[in-house]
Amino acid sequence: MKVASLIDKLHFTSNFNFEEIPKNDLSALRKSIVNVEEKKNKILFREGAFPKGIYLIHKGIIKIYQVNKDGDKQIIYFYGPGELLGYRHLISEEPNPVTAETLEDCELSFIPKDDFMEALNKSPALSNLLLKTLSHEFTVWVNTISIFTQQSIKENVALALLLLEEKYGRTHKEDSSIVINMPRKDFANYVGTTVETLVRILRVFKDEKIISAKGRRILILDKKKLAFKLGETFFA
Amino acid sequence: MKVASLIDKLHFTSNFNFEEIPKNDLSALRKSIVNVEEKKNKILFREGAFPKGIYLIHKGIIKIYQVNKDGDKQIIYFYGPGELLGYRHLISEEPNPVTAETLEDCELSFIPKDDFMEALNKSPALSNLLLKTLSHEFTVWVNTISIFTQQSIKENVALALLLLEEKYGRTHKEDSSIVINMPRKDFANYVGTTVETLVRILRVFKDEKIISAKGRRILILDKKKLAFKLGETFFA
DNA sequence: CGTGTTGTTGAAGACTATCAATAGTAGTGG
DNA sequence: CCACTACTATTGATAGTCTTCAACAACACG
Repeated sequence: MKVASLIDKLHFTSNFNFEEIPKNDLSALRKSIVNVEEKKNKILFREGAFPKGIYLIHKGIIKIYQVNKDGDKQIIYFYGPGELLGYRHLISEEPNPVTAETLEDCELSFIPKDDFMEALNKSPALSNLLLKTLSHEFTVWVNTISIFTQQSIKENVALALLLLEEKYGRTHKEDSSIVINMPRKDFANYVGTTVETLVRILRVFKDEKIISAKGRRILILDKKKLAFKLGETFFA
Repeated sequence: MKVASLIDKLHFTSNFNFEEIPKNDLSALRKSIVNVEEKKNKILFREGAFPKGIYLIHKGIIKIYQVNKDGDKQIIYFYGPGELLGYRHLISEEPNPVTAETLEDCELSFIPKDDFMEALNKSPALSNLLLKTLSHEFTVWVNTISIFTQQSIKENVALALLLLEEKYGRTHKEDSSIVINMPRKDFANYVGTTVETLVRILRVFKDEKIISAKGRRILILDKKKLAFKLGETFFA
């Protein structure tokens, strides 16, 4: 399997396309859309609260996490530009199972709950599109768990670097060199390890000239070598 | 958190209710339903194939897994009575990301793809119900991952025992004592460890009179003690 | 009743977490 | 813009957990 298709298996985005929806169905929605800018480290919604609407991300990265009994965060997913956030729990009428927080300054569109639900009820096309999207996202999740639980932490770090590079690439198109910029702790939580172990693995990658890092910023120098860390069978 | 509500957070079932659907919408479906009995270790569908229909489970346990590069199985989920299987990939028009195989003799209902999709297109109520169900299942998944990745393997084994007891309890209602009956390898794959490590942990539980085991069969003797293994904070 | 498969146990070693100390960074206010 | 300071990243040493390899015991099935 090629790395590109592996990464594709682990991204939500690829399936959502508003253009499949009749324009009439969308016209009401368009009126309700509010454009929002949010600063870094802003919490959009909290675990346990009922959702107030959905977000479409134009720019920036948002982390989704749960807090466990020890107060540690378990980061579930990073959302990037083009991704739709928060519609699931709105539909299932359950409280949010996660907290959403910006990792950097973001540009978003917000659609209030009632407007969205009304559009959903009126539009079978929208309903079907969401069904498809949701089903696809589910598959993505199954793949993610399956892969991350079977690999060693070193492999998980390599995979996470590749995934994040792709995501940051979409946010910072202007930069010639894509830089992953997040606290080590968030990164460690995401791959399911401690900060120290993560740092040691990054140290190895640095020594092998695969990445360079200054402070929290990580630059990928050799994507090919990194992909090799995932095991040769990915290149059949 | 109580253990019962923890288990509830990790089960798909609780949300699906055909009675929300108008009878007219269902009448066509009813005609298409085929009752099926399947023997132990029968593969219902394979990873990579396109789905042919959906299954509703009446009796028995079905395991869902992916096979990795080394040929090992990663078990994703166990389906039990009352659960609906295979509708996601049918909707998303993607090949199955997993293989489904019976763990014991099963009684199932099968609905062919075309009949189901037709009913879905004609019935906004069915579409909405599936949306809700899917959203709920997604939440279940997020919880599952979050919990299993944060805990030690010993805690995961304890949690898996509780989950499986509940699931086997629904299949074998006639038995006064619920017995979990599956290969050690499947159990180990499910909690993400090796057979040997699993056996050692079970050994400890046996010595503590929490479970008894003969061959592959595991009987839970002291659910309360087992729940304590999950950490005291679950009993606030 | 035999035989291949599955479950169990032991010992060694690899990997990861934890604790503690230091170096470096990013955000703050002047 | 600079200096200060709290926070974050890094490294080392150590302890604990989990995996691997190997051998044996128990079971299930024909």
